[in-house]
Amino acid sequence: MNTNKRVTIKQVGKIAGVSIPTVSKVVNNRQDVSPETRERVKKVIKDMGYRPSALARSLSQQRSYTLGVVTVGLKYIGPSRTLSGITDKAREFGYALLLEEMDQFDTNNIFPPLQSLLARHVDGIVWAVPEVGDNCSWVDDILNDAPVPVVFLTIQPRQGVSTVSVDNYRGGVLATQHLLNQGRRQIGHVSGPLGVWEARQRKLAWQDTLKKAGIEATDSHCAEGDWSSRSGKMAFEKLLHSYPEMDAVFVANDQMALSVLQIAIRQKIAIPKDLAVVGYDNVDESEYYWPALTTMNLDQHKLGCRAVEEVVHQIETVQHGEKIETQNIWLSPELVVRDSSVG
Amino acid sequence: MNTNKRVTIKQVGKIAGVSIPTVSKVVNNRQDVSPETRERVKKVIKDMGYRPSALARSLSQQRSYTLGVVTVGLKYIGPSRTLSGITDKAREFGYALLLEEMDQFDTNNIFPPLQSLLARHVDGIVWAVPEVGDNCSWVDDILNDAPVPVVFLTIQPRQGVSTVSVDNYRGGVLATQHLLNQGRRQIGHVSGPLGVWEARQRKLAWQDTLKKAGIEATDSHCAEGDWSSRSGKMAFEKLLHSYPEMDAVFVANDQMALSVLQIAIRQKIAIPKDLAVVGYDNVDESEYYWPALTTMNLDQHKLGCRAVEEVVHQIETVQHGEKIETQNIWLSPELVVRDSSVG
DNA sequence: CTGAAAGCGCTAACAC
DNA sequence: GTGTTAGCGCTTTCAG
Repeated sequence: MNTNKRVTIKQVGKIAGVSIPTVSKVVNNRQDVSPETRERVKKVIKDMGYRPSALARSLSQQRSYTLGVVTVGLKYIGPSRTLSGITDKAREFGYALLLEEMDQFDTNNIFPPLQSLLARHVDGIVWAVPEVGDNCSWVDDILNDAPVPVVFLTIQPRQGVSTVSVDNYRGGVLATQHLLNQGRRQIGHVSGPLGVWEARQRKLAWQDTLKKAGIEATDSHCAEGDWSSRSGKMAFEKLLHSYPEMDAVFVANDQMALSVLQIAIRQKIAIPKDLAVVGYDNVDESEYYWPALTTMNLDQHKLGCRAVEEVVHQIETVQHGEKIETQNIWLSPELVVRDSSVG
Repeated sequence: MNTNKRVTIKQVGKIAGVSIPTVSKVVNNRQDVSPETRERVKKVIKDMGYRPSALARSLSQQRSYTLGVVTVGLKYIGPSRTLSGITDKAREFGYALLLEEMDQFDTNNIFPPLQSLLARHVDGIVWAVPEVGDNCSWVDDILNDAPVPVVFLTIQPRQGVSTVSVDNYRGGVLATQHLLNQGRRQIGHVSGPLGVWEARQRKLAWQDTLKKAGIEATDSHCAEGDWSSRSGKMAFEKLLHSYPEMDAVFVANDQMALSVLQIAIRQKIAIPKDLAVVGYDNVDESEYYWPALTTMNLDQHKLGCRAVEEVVHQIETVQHGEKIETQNIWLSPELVVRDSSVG
């Protein structure tokens, strides 16, 4: 491949002795070109190392084959796995990706990334910023007149907006029910930051499931963390005080569950005998914690894939002049049983 | 903000009663516009919700203020942290980011991503694919006539190419020396995949440091993993057999070290008494392993930052018509001492 | 200060 | 089949 200075379609035409549109036809595999001309032009293209300018094409076609992605927290593994799914599917569909990372989770400062993407004529946007606080309050207002399709990841479903989310409530039910099934009755909870919708869903599921089983889930049975191992440590220590009779704990993510395991070893709390533990997320390492952690597996990669599928579908729909129908897509988490909760 | 259909500069000019270039001048804060005209145009711009097309501007200016990023393995935390640094710095410099993820580490299939980026007129490229096998054999050939500056992350330094890497050799020395300082003499090593340059550097440092201390480092004192906890488990079990007198082990990353800790608990090997353990990478969780893991801290975020700084600097240099000077930048890892190696 | 004209690299519509 | 013309939205001379 010639990676050198840009060769233009004009230059190719000149050398090949044809007009610009003819070169364009060859490049785009149109049929209305004679075989001889086609071959001649192809040869010149190759010899000169001509690479079509996607930029010029985008401008002229009013279509860029580029998707915008707005994400946040790439230093955490969850968002990265989702992004990985997005890149995979985008590549499969032949779309390029413009990436914008927000500098914090809980912000309504959406204009800079949005402007940047729209200015570059993205055909659609995947908004992969989880709902935290009121950082989605703008969604309804703006969406009505967004110039391109937008699909939201991990936000509370809304009318008239397409979303893709993991069913955290269901995951919370499965986790809590699993502990009940093990004969546990004093089930505590270390929650994620309750400003986060996903964290609230997990906690709510824990409460509801216990209630349904005739067990009370009071505030003293729950402590709030911020997803980090550090916060998990503090939250669990607090919980040990406020709920000493606890015989099981549902921890809202694996990082925090890791701290629970560490404290348990240190304080000679036998797991799972004295305390059964269930985490959430199934990070790669959780199988190698001690003891191996029971957890909820989420397919975050797939989350990204589905979002791209959905937004590309909407783009196609609009291209065909049809009206897009929004939908709320749910992915189901599944329980992975390991040593920390059974036996 | 009006996110609705695109308003063009032409329409703005018409409504404001001025020509297109005048609007352009206002948008770009040029001085040669009368205050009255400026205000009038500004008002129209605001009222109509005009957003300049970065695409058209890129075409016309032959400059896109967009950087290309080629990455791989986003589902792992390392590459994601680096990407996070890249997005941070790019935002700071006002560059957008086109993201391409390779589908595997060890491949020379560089054309698709490269073509895609160049077709979209990126001003520069950050190549964040670590050197594995001969996946960089093309570097010298292509770089000579690359149309835009390219900076490579985590590859073996080369003449005439700009690189930014962590000094893994130095990290390996620090880790091994630390174990020697603890009075250990039988120091084993669980390496990363030896096709990977970084893994080789860490292993080489271990060998050299032991040799310098008058200690032999034979093949039976080392086992190879692939970075995953799973592989770490197998490698360490093998090592326990081939090197039973081992009293310390330097593990090439934290994920694999986690497995070592798990096996140790299971087999009642006291850490650090019977076996001192040092990991590498300082993932967020390693502080909460049991026991807390001594490890090498790398600033992967900074790695990304430095790469963007470098490529932007090169872009500016070229803009000014000057010749770019390549350089090889090294970041130093640092030892983080925790319970797994002392006491 | 302002606007006419040319150009960035390409595609689309339509004569020939 | 092929080339001419117009246009995508903007910037950049440069004359007035």
